[in-house]
Amino acid sequence: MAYWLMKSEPDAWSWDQQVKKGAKGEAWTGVRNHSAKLNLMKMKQGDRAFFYHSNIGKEVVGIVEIIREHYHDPTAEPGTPWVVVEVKAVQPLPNPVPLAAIKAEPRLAEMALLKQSRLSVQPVTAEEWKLICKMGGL
DNA sequence: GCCAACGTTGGC
DNA sequence: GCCAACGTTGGC
Repeated sequence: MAYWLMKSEPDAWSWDQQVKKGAKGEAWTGVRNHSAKLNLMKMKQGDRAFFYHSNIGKEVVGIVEIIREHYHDPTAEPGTPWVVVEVKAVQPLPNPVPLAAIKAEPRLAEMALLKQSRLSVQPVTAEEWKLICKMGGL
């Protein structure tokens, strides 16, 4: 199983909204960057991803699971290369992990979140995953 | 194919 | 509100 991190501005799509969708989940729409798209296309059913609130909060708030692999983004024009996956909320982090805490942890210095701050869908290593879960109280 | 101009993201 | 990083566009 692979691990990922997906960013959303809570004004546009928040963790609470994701939780309300329950087991049905929701399509992750709106990715318009090729690097992020390639990551979406690598995702397999059953992979897990951190749900990160950008701009407001700036923290990892929960864990989602990929429940449907990539298909064409219905919010994009036909013929464009943009894709979505569907994700469902698995569980919140008891203590959301803020960006400042990630920056303060030397073992997380190589995260794409810090190195490529604008990439909205990014891979996370198993080590980074475990550490952030622990920091979040899981 | 290069590069300046411009737009967007996202932290501060 | 500002600005750095970075992706995209368009002229040459």
